[in-house]
Amino acid sequence: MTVDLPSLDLLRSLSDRHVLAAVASAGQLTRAAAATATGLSKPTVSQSVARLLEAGVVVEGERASGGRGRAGTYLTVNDAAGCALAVQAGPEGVVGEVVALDGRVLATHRRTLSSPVTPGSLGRALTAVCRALTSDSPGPVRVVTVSVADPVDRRTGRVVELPASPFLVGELDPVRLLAKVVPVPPVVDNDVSWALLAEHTEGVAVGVDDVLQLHLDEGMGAAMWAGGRPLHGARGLAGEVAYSRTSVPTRGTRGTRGTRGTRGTRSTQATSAAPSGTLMECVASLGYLREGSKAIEVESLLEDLDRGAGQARRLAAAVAEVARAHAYLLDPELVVLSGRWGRHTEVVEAVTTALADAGGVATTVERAGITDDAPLTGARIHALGELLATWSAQPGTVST
Amino acid sequence: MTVDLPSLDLLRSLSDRHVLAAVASAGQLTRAAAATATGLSKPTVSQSVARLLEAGVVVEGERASGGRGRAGTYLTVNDAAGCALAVQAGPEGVVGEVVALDGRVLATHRRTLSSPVTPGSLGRALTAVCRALTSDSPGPVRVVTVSVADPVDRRTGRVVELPASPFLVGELDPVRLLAKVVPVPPVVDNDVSWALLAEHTEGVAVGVDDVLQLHLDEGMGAAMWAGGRPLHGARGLAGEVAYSRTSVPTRGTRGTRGTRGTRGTRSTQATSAAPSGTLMECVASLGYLREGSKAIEVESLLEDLDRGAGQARRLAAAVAEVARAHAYLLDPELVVLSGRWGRHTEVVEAVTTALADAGGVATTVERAGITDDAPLTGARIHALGELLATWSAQPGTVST
DNA sequence: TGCGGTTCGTAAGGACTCCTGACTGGAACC
DNA sequence: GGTTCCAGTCAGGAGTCCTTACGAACCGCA
Repeated sequence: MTVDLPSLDLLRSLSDRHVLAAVASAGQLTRAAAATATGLSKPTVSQSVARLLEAGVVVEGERASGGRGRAGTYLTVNDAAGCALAVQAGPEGVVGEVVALDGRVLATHRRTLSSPVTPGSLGRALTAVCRALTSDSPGPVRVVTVSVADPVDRRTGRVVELPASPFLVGELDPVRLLAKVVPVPPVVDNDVSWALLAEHTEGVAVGVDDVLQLHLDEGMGAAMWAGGRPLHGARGLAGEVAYSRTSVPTRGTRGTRGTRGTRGTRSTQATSAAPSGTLMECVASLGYLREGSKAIEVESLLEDLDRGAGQARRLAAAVAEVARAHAYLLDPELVVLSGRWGRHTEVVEAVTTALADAGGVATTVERAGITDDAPLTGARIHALGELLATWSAQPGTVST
Repeated sequence: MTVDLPSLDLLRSLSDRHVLAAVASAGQLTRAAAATATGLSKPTVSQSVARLLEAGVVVEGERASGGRGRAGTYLTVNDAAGCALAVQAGPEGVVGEVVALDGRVLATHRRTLSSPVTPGSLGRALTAVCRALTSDSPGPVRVVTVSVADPVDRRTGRVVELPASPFLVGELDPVRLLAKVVPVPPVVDNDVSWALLAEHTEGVAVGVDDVLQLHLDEGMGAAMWAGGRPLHGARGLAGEVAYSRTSVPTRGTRGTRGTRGTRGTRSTQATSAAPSGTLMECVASLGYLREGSKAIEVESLLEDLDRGAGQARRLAAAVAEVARAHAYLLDPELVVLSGRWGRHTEVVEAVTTALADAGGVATTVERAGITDDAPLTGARIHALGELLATWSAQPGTVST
């Protein structure tokens, strides 16, 4: 474990970081208000502001008005000092934003894609969006975050081809693609990871340190927070739930309609050839996989869920079993369900029921709170944090 | 997220923490050596040492010798300033240690238990050991850590009764039991969690940030590290793997291939009522559960594993499936196998094979490196860290 | 217009910390 | 005995944060 080395630089950078964060989060702030917001004294804040002005990170704006006494001068972040890009790439297209230090979205660009989506077409849309965003940025681009609807190796930023990846048929390498478009290597991650970050920051998971989110849409994925931090895994590939086992019969629907706990007495010889039982195989044998693809037919699944069809209910039960096993493993305080069919009442109820009897340990189940572009929101939040960190260089650390 | 508020107190406490940690980890150290070890200047270290001497945390010892120039005076931690207790409670008995600030074990006490172990007998042994340790401690007891071979709610320190807990039949509440024995509330956690801490500190998982450890003994449990930190879950109950599903047939060996064990018929009605498919039920129906208990018959299982019996191989396959699903979920860099039968070659190979084809993503599988009282070792390590932290009161923090 | 009350921002001084460089004291070596 | 080397301290300098205090600016009201 590494700890900060005590030094005066440490104090100074800590002060600057506090003040900059206060200005950024408030949008505009006077020195006096920054002092009360940070807990530092006014003179200290003034000194810090002088340094930040010198560095060009903040600028003095208009005078405050409306107050009772002397009007202070507002400080705002300087967009020309640097911006961040947040980009979301999915099967429906690419969306991206230019984000200022205080979180304002300065520009948005979008490219829709016609099916079938190929790594080539997606890559072209990605670079086009990033190029457009860069030219719209009022300052240098200092941080780039990219959300991709596939497993991503965070260390390399490359999309990893796993058996159950639904979206991309081939390889996509955003880091290489964007190497000549943006001046910094992008941070690439899975869309569910970003979505959970958004939920944790401004959704249903605010303040909850241990969360499991299940995203059920064309693909199935999960994201986790543990101990107040995102759980990425060694390679950033954490969250694959498609391989989790389920006991719900994957073949043969005879007689087992009873939705209470008595099902499954005849499950042994299901799908004799393949070693059956993973959630992905369950989806496949229930007939919800798109022809010749690894993507789920969401529309017909939603219809069946609405109708209460047996096949759909069985899938919901399978999901609930997986959620239960993972909840036992991870002990989350909250399970968030997202995605078009993950948010369906049938699924939510099945999961809620499955988690209710966990030995007196209460786990809350909620629908995702952010429905519009949650991955983009998460990418923006992360980009903003990184952008702030850009200006406060870490002082030296030593390992103990 | 909270960050330190810049202040001079922060610097001072940081210096003191560094110096104390250097002295503690070296055993004995001169001021000059501490200066080079911490990266601080000699005068700063001298000031810090003066404060630590004043506080009584360290004492001056003998003079150094053998060098060429003037001999420095050794600083050592002061055992009379405070110690920690690390205690391990398991089915075989209770072991505990008095730990000094530098990690020396000053005393050990032990109570063996005769079966059947009841919460009462275990509680009595626990209090007896802690009382003996306290009276042997040269200074006040400032930290107590307890390892229990059952699911533990870290917030309350109470053993939680989950369906698959093998060891204790009733309730055990170490915090309440020890309230009048030791002057601080103990930190209670699962034995597997402590064992993984030990593996991460001085075992096979040193320097590995993302680890999954499966402990397979009389009970089955898991522990995880994610992002360089232990993953406890919201209540500290993370690690329950007994409920994970497996596709290995849990009853009736008809049609399944391979060598047939002698015992497969003993499962009978245990599984017919309950919904089948969890790992625990798999163990039960394969006949490895002790009569009228939730504990696994390790001896006969080990025999069968040695013989390569079909039942035992199936159990190994089931474990491997569970490991595979959880590895997909968590993306660990390393999977550690511990426990008497978890370390068996048959199990290790099954898990290794199951994790080998994970889509080109390599996950290492290793046997646990610490075999002797790994939970006690982990509890000692944690106690030591907490003991060090006792003397460096946190300066104020603010939330951003 | 004049005045008081309020608030902003800065200045001055004090306390404190860390660092560099010089200095003292002691032990071993030639 | 002189030299060499090292541990530890002293003194001065630079820098940070804080408290106290003060001028400047603004509003409301007579």
